[in-house]
Amino acid sequence: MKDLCHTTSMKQKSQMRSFSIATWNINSIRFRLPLILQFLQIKKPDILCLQETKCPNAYFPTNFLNNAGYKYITFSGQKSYNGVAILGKLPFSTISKPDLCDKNDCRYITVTVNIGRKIHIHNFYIPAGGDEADPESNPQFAYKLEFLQKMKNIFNQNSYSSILTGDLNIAPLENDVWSHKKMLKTISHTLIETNSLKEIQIQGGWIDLIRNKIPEPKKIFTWWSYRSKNWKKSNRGRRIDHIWGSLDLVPYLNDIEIMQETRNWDKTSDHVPILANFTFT
DNA sequence: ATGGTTGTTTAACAA
Repeated sequence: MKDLCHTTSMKQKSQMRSFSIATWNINSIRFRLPLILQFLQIKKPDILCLQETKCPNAYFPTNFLNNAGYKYITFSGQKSYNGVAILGKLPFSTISKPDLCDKNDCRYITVTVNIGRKIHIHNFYIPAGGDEADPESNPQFAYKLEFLQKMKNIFNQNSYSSILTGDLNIAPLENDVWSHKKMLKTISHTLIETNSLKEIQIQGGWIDLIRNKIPEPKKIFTWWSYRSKNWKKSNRGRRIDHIWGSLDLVPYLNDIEIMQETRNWDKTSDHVPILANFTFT
């Protein structure tokens, strides 16, 4: 009897598969390489999606990251600006680097991983959009809206498990910003942006995994400006980094971590890492 | 109050 129980328990355990994915706008992968290595050592995610690598492909620090246990790496980088990358402990069966608006800026990269089920992962760095929330006078904002428009056309189907993550540069809900009323005219929280993002989410069948675990009215922030003297005291943050998943993934989501303590690290990013931890049975 | 800080690159830009 005891043996049988033991066998059953082992069998159940062997059928369980944990999977974790993290996202972090790192604001220069070369400048902050030690912080990335520290983060990987602490949290050991299976996949890390990075944004704002600010690194041409020829200079990407592949060897350091390989040595940290991330043998599978794909990146799309350019000089000075933008840049996205995906690091994996497990191999990618597909890789793509679509150029949504034909501008040759590196803001979107996808991979597929197979962990018994196939998961297609989209890593985005949506344009920030500049300062003035008027597409007529501000071409950066017009570009942001165009980028969002393109995202609507792509993700209206779900034939396999999918994750959409990254720095989306939009805080969609009232409790994703420190003051909803004061932020309504500030880029990242204007109605045209938040409505666009919600449309992309609904049309694509995406579930906001962070809010699935930590619903409103709890305030959640993933970014605090460098310009604040005391980011923690003033706490004027925004939730602009996201992890979305297809509906079939929701039952397997264990927890979400917002790794806020990294905001206090020396020479840190203005964004903090977010993790989603799954157990598949 | 239209400030404030940061990284890339080395003056100006994007965030």
